[in-house]
Amino acid sequence: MPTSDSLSNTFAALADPTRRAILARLASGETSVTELCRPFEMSMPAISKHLKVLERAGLITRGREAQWRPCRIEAAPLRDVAGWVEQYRQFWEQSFDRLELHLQEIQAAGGEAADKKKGAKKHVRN
Amino acid sequence: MPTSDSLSNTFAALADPTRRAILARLASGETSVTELCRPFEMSMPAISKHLKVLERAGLITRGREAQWRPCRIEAAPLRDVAGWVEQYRQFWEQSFDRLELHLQEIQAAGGEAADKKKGAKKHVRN
DNA sequence: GCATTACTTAACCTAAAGGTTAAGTATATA
DNA sequence: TATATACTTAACCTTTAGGTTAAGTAATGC
Repeated sequence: MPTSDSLSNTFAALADPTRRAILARLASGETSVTELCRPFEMSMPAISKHLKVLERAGLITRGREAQWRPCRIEAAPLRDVAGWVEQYRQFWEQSFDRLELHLQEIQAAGGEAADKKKGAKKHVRN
Repeated sequence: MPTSDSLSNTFAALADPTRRAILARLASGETSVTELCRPFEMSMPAISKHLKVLERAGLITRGREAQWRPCRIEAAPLRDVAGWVEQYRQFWEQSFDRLELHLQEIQAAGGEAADKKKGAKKHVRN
């Protein structure tokens, strides 16, 4: 199944370093396709495909100005990524003990989460 | 070229909704592969492959306890994603005019003191 | 009208992603 | 030792990703 949910599309679009470089370039301003091609050893059709992927993910929009097709970054999907990853912030900001405490609090709050692990805390991180 | 940079690996791993669901499950605590399989209509080998992708991206680690292979979330790559996306925060938090000003400041900063705002706004967003 | 510039689309190729079933491996237990 | 449980690996299949070259389209300018 292609799973066309937008977060998957966004992550897939961001998984290519060429496309991230294009976004970085667009962060400093709208520009043409030919200009976007310049840094890469890649044919223009290849870049055109990358742009189509970025566009489908909503990460850029394309206009028309004479024979140029100026590309502009669109940040909404990036905001969604930031929102998604934010829910994991605790995992890299808190110490392990704080984290484990937090998880215990969550599970306690849940009432009776399926705690099928018998030995409880065998795997202590060094 | 496979481009094995870690950010690309991380984004690619996160581009699949099954894998994001697995991470979400692991956020509430370490668990077994069989347990991770339960919510999905998918064979265990398929889940096993997903876990391998997550492991290669550094998003999980796997232990051994008797015949179980407990999986644990690892947040470092998520922190990297948060760091990467952070550089685009301005694009969704500021108004267009504020943004354009900011970009002009950046470009001016390459040389001397920030000073004026040029006209140059042909592409005004609706 | 015709050439030039700036693209996009089509056709093709190879490799990788994501699923399957079947077979293999590690550990616990009767 | 044999059997069950919990996986992983192998072999295979189909679809998609990412690149190529060649041809098509849109606007400008002589």
